[in-house]
Amino acid sequence: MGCGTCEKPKVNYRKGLWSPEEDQKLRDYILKHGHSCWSAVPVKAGLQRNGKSCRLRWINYLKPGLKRGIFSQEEEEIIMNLQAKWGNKWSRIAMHLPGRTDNEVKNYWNSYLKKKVIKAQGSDPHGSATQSLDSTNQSLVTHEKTINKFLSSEFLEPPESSTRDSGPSMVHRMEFGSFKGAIQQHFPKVFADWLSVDHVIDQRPGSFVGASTPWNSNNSNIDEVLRPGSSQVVPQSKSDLHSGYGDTGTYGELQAQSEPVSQTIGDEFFDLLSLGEISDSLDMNHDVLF
DNA sequence: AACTCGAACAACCGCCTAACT
DNA sequence: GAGTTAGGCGGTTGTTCGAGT
Repeated sequence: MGCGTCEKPKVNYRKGLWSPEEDQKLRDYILKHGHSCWSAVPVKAGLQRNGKSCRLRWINYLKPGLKRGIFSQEEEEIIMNLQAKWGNKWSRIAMHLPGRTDNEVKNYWNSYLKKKVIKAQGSDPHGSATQSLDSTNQSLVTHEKTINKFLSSEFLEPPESSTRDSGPSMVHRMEFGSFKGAIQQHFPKVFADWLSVDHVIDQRPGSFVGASTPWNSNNSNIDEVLRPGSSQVVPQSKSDLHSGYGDTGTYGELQAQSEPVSQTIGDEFFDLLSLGEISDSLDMNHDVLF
């Protein structure tokens, strides 16, 4: 795939965690120009990263529409079912989990679901992976703890004088994805460490912000595209948090709506399959975003 | 309080495939 | 057709953090 526009300077590429500045540069560049050639992106965006690294960062963390945080029960079931069916075809599996990336699915499997399945199979040698999907699984307790921790934390009711209290409460301003990301006890480390509260909390009401998608005012173009009359989805209860994202985030419902379902953009929730189609059409128009 | 251990996750690495020269 | 390169995918590693002792 030779790319005529690609330059190949022998640079000492930076490695390791991405800084907010790098994220910003990459995001700004791609939202503005797209990524016709990944190896050219870091050069043109002024980043000392290689193209692969940029691609990964964009796909896994910066791309609009990504869902972060706890996997719902249904998502777990999908992963386990499809893993049993297809093996470790993470990208393929991720296609059936709107807003999830292959990396995220893979990590989730390796750190949690695999053990769960093994454990279930161990206790029931004749049981299949899918039979292990009982709702009374031990490790969900961990997630529940996390949620409880968050629900009792200052996030919900920041002190009046808090510097983060410069607008509506966090809960009401965060979209479900970032909200769930937040309750997962950590903003992704990379942002938890680097972002000030102001980075996390967008000042604009109704903005789609959060640890994983720290939109800022520079993204007004895409923000506008993604959020026409954005309908906010705010978890109303613990069960909302745990079982999905309000009413919109479950595969079963997606299926029920006939697949692949095009999520309304305003809900900040995308079916990757649909995104692919969008992407294709954008590609054809040379307005690559994804 | 200090230490250890395991979980979680971001990111890198290596391989494969497809497109280009 | 062979060589080269970019993109994509899956495996693995490194780092951080919380829980337990």
